Amino acid sequence: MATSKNKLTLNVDGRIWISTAEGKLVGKGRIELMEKIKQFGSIRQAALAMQMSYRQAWQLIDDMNSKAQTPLVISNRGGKGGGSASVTEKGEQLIGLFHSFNKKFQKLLAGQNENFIF
Amino acid sequence: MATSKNKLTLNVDGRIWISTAEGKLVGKGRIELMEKIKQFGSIRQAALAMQMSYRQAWQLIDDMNSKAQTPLVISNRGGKGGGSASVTEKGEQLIGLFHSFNKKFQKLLAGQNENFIF
DNA sequence: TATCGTTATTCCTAAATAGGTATAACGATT
DNA sequence: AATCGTTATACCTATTTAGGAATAACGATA
Repeated sequence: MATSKNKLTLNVDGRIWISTAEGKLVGKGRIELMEKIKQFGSIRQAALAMQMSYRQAWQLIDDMNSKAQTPLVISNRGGKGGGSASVTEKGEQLIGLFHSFNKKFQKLLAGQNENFIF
Repeated sequence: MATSKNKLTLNVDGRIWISTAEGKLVGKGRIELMEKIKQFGSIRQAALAMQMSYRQAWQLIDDMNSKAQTPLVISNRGGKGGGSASVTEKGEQLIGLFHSFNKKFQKLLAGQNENFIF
């Protein structure tokens, strides 16, 4: 067992995100938001499911869409159901890329924490 | 060459840190601060070198020392030079661990960005 | 044309954060 | 005992951030 005599247990943690030249494009939270939008077809319902205000969700999407050259989430207002939102093909690609990267990252973290002696 | 037609260049970025049960113990900034303290033997000079206020440097150190069970940085006031500070053996160990982890992490990031298609 | 639930946007306030300034405490050195 | 540069700490303010509330715009449907 790789523990030391010390009672203090430490562990390595971290975050990854995908950036454009203008800064952060998507991280864990925005990816989850896009997935909820895909699930519910609604920004409001997605926000609700994440215990996030519609306002914040909208701002995140607006920021993402303005940084990416192609919209990642598109939305319509009015009509059946009052409106709707969906994730574009580019958005889906980003989600996939993020998960791919994150999977490797989480594996690295897990490996580090197994051998953590302090 | 692994670029797409899209003009938008993305890249994966991230951060790692070491935590206790009480939260973040050290990240890139605090590690650098400890290294400067080791270099100068002074909190004030270390802060100055990082363009950080003494106040903030002191708070970071205080937080670190209170979360770790063993002090990572020790300091004395008065005496020759007005006072001094130094990094403890535990502090040195943490610096080493962080760099070891970070090295692998940076390698992972670099590898991801090489193959980044979007 | 009235209704409905959602998108889109503005405004305002409260809370959290950052950071400057000031000052006391300290002990070796002179 | 006076000096010195640093550590330690308190206080106060400005800036940033978070988030609620309110409201207009919208278009399919009835």
